[in-house]
Amino acid sequence: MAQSVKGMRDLFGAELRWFQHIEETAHRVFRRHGYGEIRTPILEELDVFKRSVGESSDIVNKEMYQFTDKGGREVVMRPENTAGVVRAAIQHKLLASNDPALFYYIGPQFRYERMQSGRYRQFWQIGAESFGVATPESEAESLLMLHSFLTDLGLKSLVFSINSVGTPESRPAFHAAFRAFFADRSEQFCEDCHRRLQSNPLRVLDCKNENCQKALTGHPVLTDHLDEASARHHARLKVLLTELALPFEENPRLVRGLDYYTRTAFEVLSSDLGAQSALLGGGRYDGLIKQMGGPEVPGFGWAIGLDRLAMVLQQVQGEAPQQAPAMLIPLGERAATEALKLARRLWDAGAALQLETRGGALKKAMASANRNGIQTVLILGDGELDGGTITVKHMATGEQESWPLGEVAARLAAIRLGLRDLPS
RNA sequence: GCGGCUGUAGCUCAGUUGGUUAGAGUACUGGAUUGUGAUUCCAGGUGUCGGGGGUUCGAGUCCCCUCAGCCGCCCCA
Repeated sequence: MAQSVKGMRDLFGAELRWFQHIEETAHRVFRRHGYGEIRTPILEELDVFKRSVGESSDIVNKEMYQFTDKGGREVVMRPENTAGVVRAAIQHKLLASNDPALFYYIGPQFRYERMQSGRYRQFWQIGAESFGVATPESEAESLLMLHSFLTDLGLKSLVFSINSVGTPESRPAFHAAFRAFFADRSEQFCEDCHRRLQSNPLRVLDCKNENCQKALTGHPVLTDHLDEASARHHARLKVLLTELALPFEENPRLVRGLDYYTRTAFEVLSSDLGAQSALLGGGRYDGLIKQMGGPEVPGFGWAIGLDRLAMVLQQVQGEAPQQAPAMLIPLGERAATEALKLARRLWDAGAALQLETRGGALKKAMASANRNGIQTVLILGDGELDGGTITVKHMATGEQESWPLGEVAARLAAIRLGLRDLPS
């Protein structure tokens, strides 16, 4: 039997309903903040990621689906979406004016890596990018939008974990201080950290090894080595988050995996997740756009993994919210004809309705309705047709009533709004 | 890429030191009730035991390979 490729999966049923609910919430919240959706291609030239994500990162080195197409182009299935959005913004001159350019995206990403629960080789991300504004205020705005998004989805006790990783100019000072600190107690650090010290010193800070975390006690702090402007920026952001009552904590060991971050880096923690597991991350990337051949324009953004988010929501909240349809069951050929006509009127009126077209015994149709969680069943037989009514059964209580055919649409709508006790 | 664990019915799982004809619950199908669902009663498929090879008189069980999933590492969402 053929099966899906390793790390790739089919989405359907209860899990897909969570995806849809999350996506609908994202569209609603982001649009009201003035962000416009952007959809970029899955395939990009290799260079797009080499110049953005960074050649030193594992993503570029060993996790990309990369191949040569029939025209001899070196192409990559995008491992993340920020680089593609930046490329598109530059290509279409969307950064030409002085106005900020605000984008969000929803789409599949690809990384060839080892699987684990909630981690797939094709995974989905939702992200938002803000180009052209360097202020802490723009960061506060983006975080506020993110907070609305997660709160609307019902996530509890959100905390922003923030840090500043400085600028390419200020970072060497920190690196020097950190290397000196590391050298004093190098034997206490794990093998990986010794390697990291060479390739990406910041990553030593968030090593998961307990001994390393102990050895880091009293380490030089990034925010102590910031240039003056970055320090003011960081302080201002904290003031804004406090004013907005967005819960945050400073985490001097928070760093991000991708090379392009500057100044603000953050993650979001939720009590709905395990202890230290971050729900999403992001930050500022002021040099990226120029580095990719665009104008010197600052940027700020974040991305969240849909697969993991849907998994958390399903665990915490169970079934995704959805409008349960009613079911219309006709009995006999004459009723079957009339049921199609009635269903058409109800659909046109906006009702969520499932029509039983199999024509079997009522008993079977009722069992089917029950299996599928139908709350309201409409039964249409010869008796009802002759009387100009329809029989309505409420599955939860078992109670049954008779509605005039002309009022079905209005009464179904009333049920959906929770107005059960209409005058009859 | 490295280390460990798992794979039996649609689902959750039993299956003894290798033993003959593969099990339970649930779900599903038909009937008791031809215009009334979840409960009850009766009757029934439940299956290439993940796939391939090997050892053996005999393999769901032991060995090798492979595929898939899970857990850790690397990394990250």
